[in-house]
Parts: sequence; C-alpha cells; structure tokens
Amino acid sequence: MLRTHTCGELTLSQAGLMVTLCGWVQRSREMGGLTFIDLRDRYGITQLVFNLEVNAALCQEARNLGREYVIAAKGKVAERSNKNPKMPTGDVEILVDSFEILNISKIPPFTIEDNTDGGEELRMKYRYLDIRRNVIRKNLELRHRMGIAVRNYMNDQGFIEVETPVLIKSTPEGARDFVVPSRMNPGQFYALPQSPQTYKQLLMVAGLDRYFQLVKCFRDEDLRADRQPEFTQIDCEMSFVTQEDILNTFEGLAKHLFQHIKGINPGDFPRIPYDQAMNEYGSDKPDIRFGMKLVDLSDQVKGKGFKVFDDAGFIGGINAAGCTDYSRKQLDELTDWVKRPQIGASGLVYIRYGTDGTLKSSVDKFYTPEDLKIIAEKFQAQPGDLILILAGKPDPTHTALGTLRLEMGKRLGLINPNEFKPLWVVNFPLLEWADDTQRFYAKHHPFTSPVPEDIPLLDTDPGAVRANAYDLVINGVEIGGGSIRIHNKDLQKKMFQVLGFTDELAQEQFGFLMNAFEYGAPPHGGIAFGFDRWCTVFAGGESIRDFIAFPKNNAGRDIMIDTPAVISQEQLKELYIRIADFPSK
RNA sequence: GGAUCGGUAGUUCAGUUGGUUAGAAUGCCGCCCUGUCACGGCGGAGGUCGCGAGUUCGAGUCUCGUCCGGUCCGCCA
Repeated sequence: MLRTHTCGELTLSQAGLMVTLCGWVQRSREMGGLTFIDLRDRYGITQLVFNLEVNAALCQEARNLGREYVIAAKGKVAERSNKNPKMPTGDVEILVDSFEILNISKIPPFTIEDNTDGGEELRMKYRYLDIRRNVIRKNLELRHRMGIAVRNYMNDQGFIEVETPVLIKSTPEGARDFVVPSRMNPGQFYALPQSPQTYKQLLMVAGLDRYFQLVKCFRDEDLRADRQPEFTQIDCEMSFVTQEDILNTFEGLAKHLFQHIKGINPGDFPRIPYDQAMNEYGSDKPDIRFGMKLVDLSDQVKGKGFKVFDDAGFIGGINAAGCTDYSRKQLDELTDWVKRPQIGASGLVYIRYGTDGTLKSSVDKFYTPEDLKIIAEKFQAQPGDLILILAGKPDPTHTALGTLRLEMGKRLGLINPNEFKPLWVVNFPLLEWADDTQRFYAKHHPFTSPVPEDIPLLDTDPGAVRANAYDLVINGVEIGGGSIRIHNKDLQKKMFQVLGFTDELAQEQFGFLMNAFEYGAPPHGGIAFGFDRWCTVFAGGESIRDFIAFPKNNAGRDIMIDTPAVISQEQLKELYIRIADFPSK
C-alpha cells in the first residue's frame, strides 16, 4: 500500500504517529514562512503543513504543487494550534517530512468543489472530475447503499437474483427498441430489453417462485431530466400471489429502504384508485404532500350564458388559498402560462375572494355575486383565497388542472422537500384507446391480467376493463409499477386479439410465452422499480443524471467518450449493413 | 415531430434605444505575508461575443439560417 491512512480518518488519538497519505491537492495556502495544503481523497480532507524554517527546500517544492496533483506525503500527525471545527480532521495536521508526486495534473476546467463553477455540459465532458466532487460521489455512495439494502431485503424474503439476457428479441408493443445487428445471422437483429418482462414470467413458469434482479434496461425514446436511454430497474416477480400480497411485500421493501437509507418510518401507504387520483389530483402520480384538490364544477356553472362553460365537457378548479395579493398582471401571466402549448388550456377563469369578503371574478358578466358565493362554498374558500378554473374536454382539463395545482403548490411553498409521502395508485384501466391508430393499447403491458369480474367486458366495452395493476408513487414521482400477469394461454390470446394482433403475429412475437403457459404456468405477478429515480427522490435531487456515474445527455449522447459514432466500412460490411442517405447535419 | 430558454475571458455571468478601447467575479501567472482553512494584500496575462449570411455609416446587441446545450409537450407497453 502506498498509504497508511486515508485523508478522512486522522484525529487527535493518532497524534505523534508517522503516517503516509495519498490524495489530490485540493488547494494550497501560502503564508510566507508556512505553506498549507489540503489533501483530498474519497474519505475526506487532511491538512498538510510545510515550514520554511524547518525544511526550506521541501517547502519550496510544495509551493510548486498545482491543483489536482496526486501526491503521497509522509509525516507526523500533530495537534493543530488553530483547530478547524468545520472539518472532521480539523484537530490535526501532518508535519510533512517528505512527499512524492505520483502524478501531475493540468489545471481542471472547473473547480472541484461542492459549489462548482462548472456548467452541466462541462461537468459531463469531464465526468471523472465531476465525480471527484463530494456531491456526485455522495450520490453514487447513496446508490450503492440503496442497492445493498434492496439485495438484503429481497434475500431475506427468499427472492433469488437471476440474470436475464441483454440480447433479446424486438417486439412491436411499447417503447422503441435499441437493436443490435447479428454478424452470424446476416440481416437479423437482436433488441436490447426494455425490461426483462417475459423472461421473469418464464422464470415463474420454471418454478423459481421468487425472482429479482437489479438490471439495466434500454428504451430508444426521447429523454428528459428523469429519463435515460439506459437505466436500472429493480425487477421482481412472485408466484402464487394476489395483488394484496405483492403490495404488502413491496411496501415492505419501500419501508425497509425508508428505514435504512432515510431513517424514517413513512407509515402505511394509502391506496388510491386511478379514477380518484385523476379526479382529485389530475394526475396518475399525485404529489400528496399538499392538498389543493381539484373541485368539479360541471354541475354548478352551466346555463348562465357563458359559452365556454356551457360547451365544456368538464369544468373544474383549484383553490390556491392565500393568493389574494395576486395582481392583475400576475393573473395575466398565469393565464399565459396555462395557455402554453405544453398545458394547452384555452383560458383561465379566476374568482378572487377579497379579504373584505367580496367576490370578484373574471366572468362577472355572467355570474351574480350569489352564483360566485355558491361556487366559492364548493371550494370551502375563505376571504383571501383565489379560485382558478379551467374548462374543456374532461381528460386534458383534468391533466391541465393537475399541472396548475403542482405549479401553484410550488409557488406557494406548499411542497416540503424534506417530507416523503408514498402511495399506491391501483385499479388502472387495462387499455387505452388511441384515436390516431383507431385501436386499443395496453396501458401497462399486454401481459397484465384484467380484474376477473371485468373479463366479460373485454368483448363488450374493453375501455372499461380494470387491470390488476398498481404503481408506487413517492412525492409525485412514479417510482415503480407492476401487475398480476395473465398465466392462462387462452386469456393471453384473447388479450392479443383485443390489441389487434392477428393470431399469427401473436404466435410469432410471443409464441414462446404462450407455449410456456401450456406447461403448468403458476399464477404470478410482479413489479419493477426505477432504481435511478428512487435514488434521486430519496436524495431530493432534480435529475437522475446526478445519480448515474456516466449518463447520456438530452440527445442520447455520451459527450465524454463522444458516442454514438460512425463505424468503419469494414464493420458495416461484416454486418451486411449499408447506410442509406439521410439528411446531413 | 413541436414549444421554450440559453451560447460573451479557463469557468460562471453582466453588457442600456445599435455607437469610443467588451466588463465583473472566480480561476490562472508573478511578487509580498509564520497559523491559514472560501486566507489576505499588490500586480499581470487572458476574448473569432457558437458559426454563416443579411440590414446599417456602424452589430455582442436587430433579422434569417444553422450548430450546440438545458427544460417541457408528443413519445416513454
């Protein structure tokens, strides 16, 4: 070993000891006759001291050390005359006898500090320097502890971790697949898994009973702050279980993580049906850290001559309590905000409940003070409150109100970043109708079982069929989701029919699964959690990129190694691939 | 596919109705300083204002195009 101790562990109890430390030069301070160097490694920072009077040559050498030089320094641990209570090693320093430069460094393009001056792009380009910073390193350490805690809990519950293939088969449903050409099978392609879904079901047919895996998954879709093309799932499946069993088992996992990582007991998780989540929060992943629930006004406000409301399929609002000081200008700004294409509302109606008890609205032409009073009562509004109302088609208006609710919650400071409110959303619809392609799509995935009493509806009213599916939501973030699966070949076949698959296509794509179901498939179900997101939520982070060692940017590029990149003609030729003309950049 | 914000010193940013030599902080370099720890003091270097056209006597500033980055909608079973 080049070192005897780390830079984070020396205290007064080691005073007098000869030690050797290795690390990076964080910063040096020259005081004329004295030179101080902060030496940093993963574990902390220890101060090195050089005294011009004691060893002039060594002190001069130390003054030539630049930021991020890597050195090994040998010396005696000494009590400081001026202690620094802000750092764990602040009681001691090393009186350096000798040091060796293990490597020099160019001046880093940004400062390696908690509050770095580096922008996002630069930090990504020099990610290995970014990871030297406490912030990112601590994120990766949190991720490590989370992974260990997950494996411990799952192991204790009798789950076994099984690795499933990464080179699999492309399927038409769901996200776009990343594909990989096969040299040995010209013209044919593997796909990278969007999830190990079918494999874990086959492991249930195989009798493994309880499976889990911390596994990389891949989706070739456009990215966001919370979406990467490759990401990690905690993928789980169990046999001989009901939905109740799964919710209990994995509420246990979540509580275990809350306990061991955050040191908190979140209590039992509420279970909210999908319909209720949409009606009350305008979202299937509600942030229930604050109220401001949606209020349905559809029955109250029609027939007063206001055409927008009379023509709307749904009129609803929220009570942004305490916004009485919102000026006309702010309300106009809020109106523009909801009219942005991202939200898509056509307008915003407000009712201001003045502190003097008067009601003033943007639709006074159509509604008497008495009308407004009745509306205000529906919101349980108090003097000083501000009611915001949107109208339009039911689904988009609920969603828009949900977005407005979150925005107002943020603006009013109702969201406590240190609070955690997990919940289950249950009873999702099984299917979703798509107008453009005129067919149903699986809301979850095509292996999700319908609620048994709704199975007859598959023939008469597929859109009304509820699924045995559930999501875990924490603070408005979808952490995971799953379902009880179909384990019956005929029902699976029926499901593919409803989704518009011909029997031939279903057989071609998923024949291996349906065939397996003919050999004694047990009832089973499971769940998968977004591991990166869970880490992000626990740390109160904004972007999952800060919890991934080497993430991709918005365009799916790794700007550090500069990929994706073109490959050689020789490689293409081996793969029988010719690049077609494409719009040049 | 669409919306929107940004690109100026190594870095993070400011830059007025278009007008002299483009600024600040920090970092970097040099000198001074024996108890600093975001040390301090003095001095210095450092710019293709992303790129290309256009308008203008004159463009960091206005227009168009383009590239790059951030956020969001669509998309993400």
